[in-house]
Amino acid sequence: MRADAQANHDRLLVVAGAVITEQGTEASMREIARRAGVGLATLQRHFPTREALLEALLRASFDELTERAVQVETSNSPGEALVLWLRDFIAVCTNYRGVVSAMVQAIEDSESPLHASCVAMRGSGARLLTRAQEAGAARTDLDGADLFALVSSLVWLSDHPGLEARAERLFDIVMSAIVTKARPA
Amino acid sequence: MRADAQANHDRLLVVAGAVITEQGTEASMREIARRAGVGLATLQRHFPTREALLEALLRASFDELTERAVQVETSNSPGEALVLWLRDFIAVCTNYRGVVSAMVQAIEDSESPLHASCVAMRGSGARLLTRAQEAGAARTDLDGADLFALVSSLVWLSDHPGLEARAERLFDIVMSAIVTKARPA
DNA sequence: ACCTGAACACCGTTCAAGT
DNA sequence: ACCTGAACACCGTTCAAGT
Repeated sequence: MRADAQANHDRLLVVAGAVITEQGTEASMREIARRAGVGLATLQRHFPTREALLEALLRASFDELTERAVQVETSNSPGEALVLWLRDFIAVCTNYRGVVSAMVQAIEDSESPLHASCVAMRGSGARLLTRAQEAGAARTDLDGADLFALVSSLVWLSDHPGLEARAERLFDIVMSAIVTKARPA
Repeated sequence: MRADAQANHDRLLVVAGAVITEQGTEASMREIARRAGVGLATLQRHFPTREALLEALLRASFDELTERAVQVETSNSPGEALVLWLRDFIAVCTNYRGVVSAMVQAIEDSESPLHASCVAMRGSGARLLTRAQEAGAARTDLDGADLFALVSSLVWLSDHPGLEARAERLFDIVMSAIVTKARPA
């Protein structure tokens, strides 16, 4: 990549992160380009769709979550590991408002740039759930896709101003119904 | 109201119901006006905002739900009544895709034309929940607003193509964790 | 009274023309 | 190679002008 193109790429990512932090994932692409001091068409060649831009913004966090799943699996009880990892997943998804809506859309659309990351997240959660179920630490009448959907729906709740605290408590309630022996002392 | 205005009003409601059934609550207002054969400005004087239009479309259903809450309370056990009514609430909300997003927004905005209806729905659910809790048929670590949020989040899930069936199963799982002695024989 | 069409300020997409 | 600005087809809002 040419040096000026690389500089544009980097600046666009920084600016996009700031704008999407303020306005959520439905922020205006024009606004992002404007604040980065480039034409809208330049933004769209670097990131052809909104989802491609989101994927670039979230890739590092998703990679960390994948590593984190291995960590908690090796150093925590099955029930604890599942809950700890889900909290980290939620923390990433609540970083930008609207992320989880994009993810739920993307997981059904194999052409989406976010698709692979979403499938990976669902997979990490499913692995931890299965481990907990095999240890008798989680109820067995739901699978990884169910859990991903359920937790995503609670993140959607917390995207609404004034509902963050309620969403957190509901997560605790739901987890207490799904996972047993999950709380560290 | 003048006769031609009344005719426009009625036709707009019928057309809006059809378009929103097809495209969800974010359907284009222009499209609704176009299909009704009136100017966009005419639609917007009859229904100044999207939420005002939604409120008109949903009012009858909400009124029925309010009556229904009384019915189930008088003729069912506390646990059964709560689950039955929630199923009816979900049925209304899944009639048009996007309704529950509008409702969750509206419940925080006392200026919204949908606000009163949303508060009423939350109130009906809360009353049935309290009754079940007092009968020992529901867990007591959540309140009516929690339940409204939780059920709304599951309806949001079912708004996504391919997740309806999963959302229904998750409702059963969540209800089994919250309500005891709820299932009719 | 009620309705209409046009003007306005936005949006994302596309593409010919520049450097 | 890369970028730009303009054109395009949308959106909801507003309002002067018609019937």
